[in-house]
Amino acid sequence: MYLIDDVTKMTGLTKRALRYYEEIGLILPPQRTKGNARIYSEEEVKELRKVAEAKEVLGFSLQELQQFMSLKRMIEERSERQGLSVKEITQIEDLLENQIKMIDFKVVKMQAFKTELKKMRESAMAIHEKTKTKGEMKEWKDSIQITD
Amino acid sequence: MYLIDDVTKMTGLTKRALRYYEEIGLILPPQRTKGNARIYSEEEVKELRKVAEAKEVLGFSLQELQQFMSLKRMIEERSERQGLSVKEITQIEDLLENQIKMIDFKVVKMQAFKTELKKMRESAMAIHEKTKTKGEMKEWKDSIQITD
DNA sequence: ATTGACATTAACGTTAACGTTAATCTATAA
DNA sequence: TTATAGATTAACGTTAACGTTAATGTCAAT
Repeated sequence: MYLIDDVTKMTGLTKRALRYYEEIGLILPPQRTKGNARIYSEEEVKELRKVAEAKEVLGFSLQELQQFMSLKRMIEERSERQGLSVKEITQIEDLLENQIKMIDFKVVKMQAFKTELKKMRESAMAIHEKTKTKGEMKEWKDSIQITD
Repeated sequence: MYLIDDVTKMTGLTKRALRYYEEIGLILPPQRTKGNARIYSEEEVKELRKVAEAKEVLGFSLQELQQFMSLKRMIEERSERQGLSVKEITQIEDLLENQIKMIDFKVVKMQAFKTELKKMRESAMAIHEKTKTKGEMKEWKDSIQITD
């Protein structure tokens, strides 16, 4: 069990962000101490780490993540309650299917972008080569310290 | 040569966005007609498409993209002007190297996320199977139309 | 010469995702 | 018990990336 300050260190999220995520319903309200302080479980910290990663790395908005979370909870809370209709489950499957394809698409685009970057690097290296012989004077000038 | 309305259709960006990108220096100001209307070249449209893609798909901020663009222009405007020092070129190479690694990192994270999604889909499908036999009544109820 | 369909700039408005500050409460160590 | 170091809520502030509106200009066709 962790207090909010521990969780900031474990997730990289700020206190404000943690409270905000709770406020908008992205995460479920955690337990409280006698003195009304939030205590997060290991589970909740794990979930928060995933949320943070999906936001930073995958560039998902909190709205998009909310959809995933509620969807995840729907699946988790099933079993006993059996509160899901066939129609709902089919919708869930479709949504997941689409998201998986979107990720594949993004990955392809990323690879393309990487190729672009590599090309730019080649260009830069080519200039580097040309400058190495031709520009020794410049290289020398670069090494001078000028104190303003 | 295209007018701004054409470019919106070709890039998916709005007119406001195009003017905004110009305003903040993300793209170079295009030519104008006699009547002061912007005219974009094929080249500029291509660049804008890449910008739009990098933003949407890779989730780059306009600030980050500005760095790339100025960097790209530095490399492009080289050749004759030779205005780059060895130190600058080395910096460029390092920056590109880092960005390439960052993309690799993101791709790995995306694959992991995809795996998560697949697991969720499996869970959903499992429920689907169980419900198919058990929940015919529910399936039937789902198909009823209730007009409020 | 006027209409309509395009364009322009300038400026205020909006939304998301927090940051920051203020006022207050609580637990514990001295 | 008083101080210190944590927590809390409430509310206003901020930044990015545009949206929206208003006032105006231009050109081609009627």
